[in-house]
Amino acid sequence: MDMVSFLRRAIAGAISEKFDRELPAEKLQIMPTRTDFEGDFTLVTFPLASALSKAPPQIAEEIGAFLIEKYPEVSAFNVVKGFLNLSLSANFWLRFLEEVEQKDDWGSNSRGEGQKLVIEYCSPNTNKPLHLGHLRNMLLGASCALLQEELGKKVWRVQVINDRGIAICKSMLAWQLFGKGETPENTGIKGDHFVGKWYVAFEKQFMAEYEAWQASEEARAVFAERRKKDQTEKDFFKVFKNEYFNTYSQLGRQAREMLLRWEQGEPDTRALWAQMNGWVYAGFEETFEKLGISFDKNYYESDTYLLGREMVEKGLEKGLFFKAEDGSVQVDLEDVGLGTKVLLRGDGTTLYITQDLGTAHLRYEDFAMDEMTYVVADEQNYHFKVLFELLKRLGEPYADKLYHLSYGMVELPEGKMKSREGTVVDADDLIAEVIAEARKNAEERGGQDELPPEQREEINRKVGLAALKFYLLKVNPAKWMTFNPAESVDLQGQTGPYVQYAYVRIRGLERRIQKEGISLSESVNYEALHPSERALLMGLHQFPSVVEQAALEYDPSHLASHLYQLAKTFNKMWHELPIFSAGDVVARAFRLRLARVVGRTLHRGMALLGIEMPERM
RNA sequence: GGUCCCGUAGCUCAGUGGAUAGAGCAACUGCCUUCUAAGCAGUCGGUCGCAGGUUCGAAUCCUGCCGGGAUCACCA
Repeated sequence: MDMVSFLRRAIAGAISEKFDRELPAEKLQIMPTRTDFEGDFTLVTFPLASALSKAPPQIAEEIGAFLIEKYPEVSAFNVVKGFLNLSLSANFWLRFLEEVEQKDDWGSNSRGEGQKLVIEYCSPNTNKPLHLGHLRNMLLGASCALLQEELGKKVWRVQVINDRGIAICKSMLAWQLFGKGETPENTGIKGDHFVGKWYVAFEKQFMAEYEAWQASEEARAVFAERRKKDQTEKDFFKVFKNEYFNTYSQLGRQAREMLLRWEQGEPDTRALWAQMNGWVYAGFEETFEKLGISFDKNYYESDTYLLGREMVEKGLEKGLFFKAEDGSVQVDLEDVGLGTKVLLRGDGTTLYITQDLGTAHLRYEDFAMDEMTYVVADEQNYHFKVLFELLKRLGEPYADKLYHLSYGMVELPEGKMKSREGTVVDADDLIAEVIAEARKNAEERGGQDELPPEQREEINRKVGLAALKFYLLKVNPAKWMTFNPAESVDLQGQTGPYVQYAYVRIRGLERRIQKEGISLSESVNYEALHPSERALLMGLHQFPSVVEQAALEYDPSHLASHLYQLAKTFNKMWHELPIFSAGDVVARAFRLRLARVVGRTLHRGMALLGIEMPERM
């Protein structure tokens, strides 16, 4: 039962009856009453003033009087300026509670029924381990996927893996040159970290080579000839690095040759590539599992870039694109303000955008989806505008339902993460750290001593991960956020563990209900609704629309705020009112039933954020 | 320079047309012989970047300006 639509109909009826005006019910402005006023819902009557040609307070008075007379569901009203505050009867709320109790899918709806969605999140490179940025990406993607399912959609989770190119060749080369037969197995290093280590080793070796070169005659000559006015030697060589890699560097030459051999399909190179990427995937998989993240299918750039080329060639035949003098294929997007974009190089090789075209089409062949969402950082906004425009022009069937969930970067209190300065926060380290913090806290608090160690560790895992996930999800995705390590492991205040704690209290009540065999049927006539009970019912009532809003806006932060709010309201009631020890059996039964539904809602809501709930903590 | 995003308490963030702008953290003060104190209650803290405009009503919408960022590669 939706209280708001009930009130809309009732108020539209009142207006028709008392003012002889027909106003569409959905146009009425109804909102939850501010907590510092008496009432459950508020009608704003200012917008009605001109249509009804009366002063707002008077309109409010008349509607209020009408409602209270005609509807037993409305128990009281008061008017403050043009605001009509309405209280609903305890009986009405009780019926609402019963309804929620009977629905085990409270919060879901069916407005997306029949729709098929592919959602891409987490697009790692294979030369580096996952970091904090990937965490925000994955958690957002995973939560949004669940929220879309809550709308009744069929959802497939996919990722795209950038598994080829010069970067992975650097790791391969460094391992070949200096690896001395080391493997993840014989060193005990996690696969993705292992490969990342060789990438770093390459960069280090390359920098050493570069610095040595800078002292050479050749370098001096280049500097003398190419320096800009007033440019110091240091500045010059900083900018010159890429060119050095491509023209003078020994290591650079070897890496490029390796890339060439890869493209030609040379068996040894391909085997080495497959082996190193295999190590990386095993490492990634471990991290995904720790986070409770999974994918229905992985797409590899190495599989899709050729299909992308075919699509561009087809577009060229159809006259959508044009061939430039140098043989490259380009597209003119000036008319939509996106400039001119190169789609294939003169030598026929593909670009970033080309492979994304292929990947998109391949997904359609796999799933025949009618929508696709990409969860990718906001530095790629332009890329996705171009991609979506191209898919539209190519006539892809899902092209009018493409969405880029563009999320902001995660920064540290000291500023941006920089791999060169070693300030990148590693995903695995962070996960371990939050769990360790939860463990430390649990030990300080005591109270877990009677539990077996594995159970304790399971709780600490859930609490630690809840802290991390909630911390990253409570912020609006569009915003750049500051990641404060100390705050992220915090277990108090506006955090995941706070919500878990409210839930754990409720589970404690539940265990007592079972143990003592309490009957909860006495509450059918509970009349004396306490304000904090009312507030909890309000929170429950809003839950489905919050879930819907979070899903439609691709913004789990709405849900996170609401769950925090609900837990807070419960904790307040916990302190204000005796629940189990309530003297009155009717009150006790009612509060227990209410608590039970709140617990279920917290559990379900946190699950939509990808957060697990412990039974005790 | 073009395009887009951001600017709310010391810090991290909610609030995007409705009432006196809210939380958490930090600082300070109370509350555990009673259902888990990872909790509750309270104090302190604001020219919602600035200036105009629209509106019965603006942190929220519009215009201009200021400050910060992203992007505008035949890199990914």
